[in-house]
Amino acid sequence: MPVHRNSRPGSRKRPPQCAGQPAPIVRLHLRARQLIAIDAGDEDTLYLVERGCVTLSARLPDGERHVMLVLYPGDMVSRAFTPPLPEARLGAAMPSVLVRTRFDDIGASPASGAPRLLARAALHAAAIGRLSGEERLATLLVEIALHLGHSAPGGYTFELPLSRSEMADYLGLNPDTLSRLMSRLRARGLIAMPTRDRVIARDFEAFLALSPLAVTLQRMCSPAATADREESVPD
Amino acid sequence: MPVHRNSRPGSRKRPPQCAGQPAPIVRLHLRARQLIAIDAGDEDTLYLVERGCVTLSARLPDGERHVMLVLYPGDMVSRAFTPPLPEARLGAAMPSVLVRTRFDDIGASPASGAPRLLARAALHAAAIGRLSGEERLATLLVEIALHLGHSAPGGYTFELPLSRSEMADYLGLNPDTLSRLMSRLRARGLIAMPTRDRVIARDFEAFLALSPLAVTLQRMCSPAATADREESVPD
DNA sequence: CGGGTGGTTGACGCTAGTCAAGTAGCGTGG
DNA sequence: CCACGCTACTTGACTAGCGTCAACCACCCG
Repeated sequence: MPVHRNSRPGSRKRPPQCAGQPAPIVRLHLRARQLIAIDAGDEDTLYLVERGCVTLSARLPDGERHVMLVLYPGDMVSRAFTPPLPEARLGAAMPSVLVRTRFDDIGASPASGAPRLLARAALHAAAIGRLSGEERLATLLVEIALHLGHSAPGGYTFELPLSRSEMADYLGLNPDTLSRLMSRLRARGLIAMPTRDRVIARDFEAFLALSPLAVTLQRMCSPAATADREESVPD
Repeated sequence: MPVHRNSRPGSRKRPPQCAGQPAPIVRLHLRARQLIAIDAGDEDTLYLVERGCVTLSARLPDGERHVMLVLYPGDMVSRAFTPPLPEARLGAAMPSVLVRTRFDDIGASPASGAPRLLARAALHAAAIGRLSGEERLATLLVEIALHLGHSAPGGYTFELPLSRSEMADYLGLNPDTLSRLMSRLRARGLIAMPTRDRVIARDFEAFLALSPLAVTLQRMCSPAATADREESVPD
């Protein structure tokens, strides 16, 4: 099943591309938790994250669903990037905007964007394999903070786009352990959580210091290269 | 980086382009354990594995070296594929032949080959995050067997190109644990090891059954035969 | 206001990490 | 050829961290 329900008809802008023709470029407005299957032999289709946050997951042979990558604005992904596991799909972690297109139509190589994701996946594998649970969690939080956070009066603030289970799953922990780890960070005063899915890091430096990979993540996030594909759609 | 030409000059496929000029295409013959640094901002240089087995590793902030990928013939890699970690390098796990070139010179996109490695890295992350130590080890052994092994009188046979530490490192285990796990497989009769770096799987089916990802690995190795045969996905 | 889902927390067991001692394989030099 | 010593590997005893199970809580939706 492609898309459950597309965006509310009257909501934000409808770009002209998808107005008149059966255009190869379609802009998808996803609500939180909405899913897109990318299962089939659809190797040519490319999804570009324009806004929001999207997970790429698949089912493992043990029946569990595994979150392979977390995608942020500027990332692009295709089925060819994922292992041949069943039920590969994109899931909007928060309200997101995707652009679906084909390689030919944007004059891009089928592999565009893959090196960046490969570097991220390799670093993620290193995190899972080499860091303690707490460090892994910190690494994910830092990654989310760098991509989606902003400075605010109380401290550096960001939303958690993933549920506890998804985070656990992405980090190779189980949800119980993950919950305990978050509680511990809270108890130590390193983060505050006004609601379950909002995090405030009062002391951002101390927060960054929790993850051995924070510096590396900063280098991966900041380069100007990040911005060049972003056709930021102002609201 | 010095190159030791220890292979016969008339190596089959190609005329010796690397003979006279400072050509953009250079064929590197590596002895086991030989290293190539790919540290610098050498984003344009591409390495293609022609024969053998090569690891891609980097140093983590904790000072440890981490094996991010194991590369087999047909894989290509560039510095742009790796996270910005220090001391990134290729290491020949066994006598290997690499082709070093630049993207322009082969008319390839800078990203060629990245999707394949991304799929492998994502699967590897899943293995590290979700499987038990024994299953992780089995997954690596299966991967090596599929890439480098062959049927022989005593059973399916392959060399271990990686040292115990490298294997442990790649799998997110420590060398002691890894050694114990290998001993256990040996004790159960699932593998035999005439020498330390040679493995024989008498019953290849039983051997494959050790890894929950064996089916997926088989599909990734033999792209032609992928089809969409959904193999047993136990629930 | 009640049921359901997702999150939190405690008690306990098991897997894998740590430390340390011992062994096998291999290159070097006599 | 053997003796030597180095390194990689193996194995045991102990520990710590994470997983499992279960009870409980908080929020959401009707």
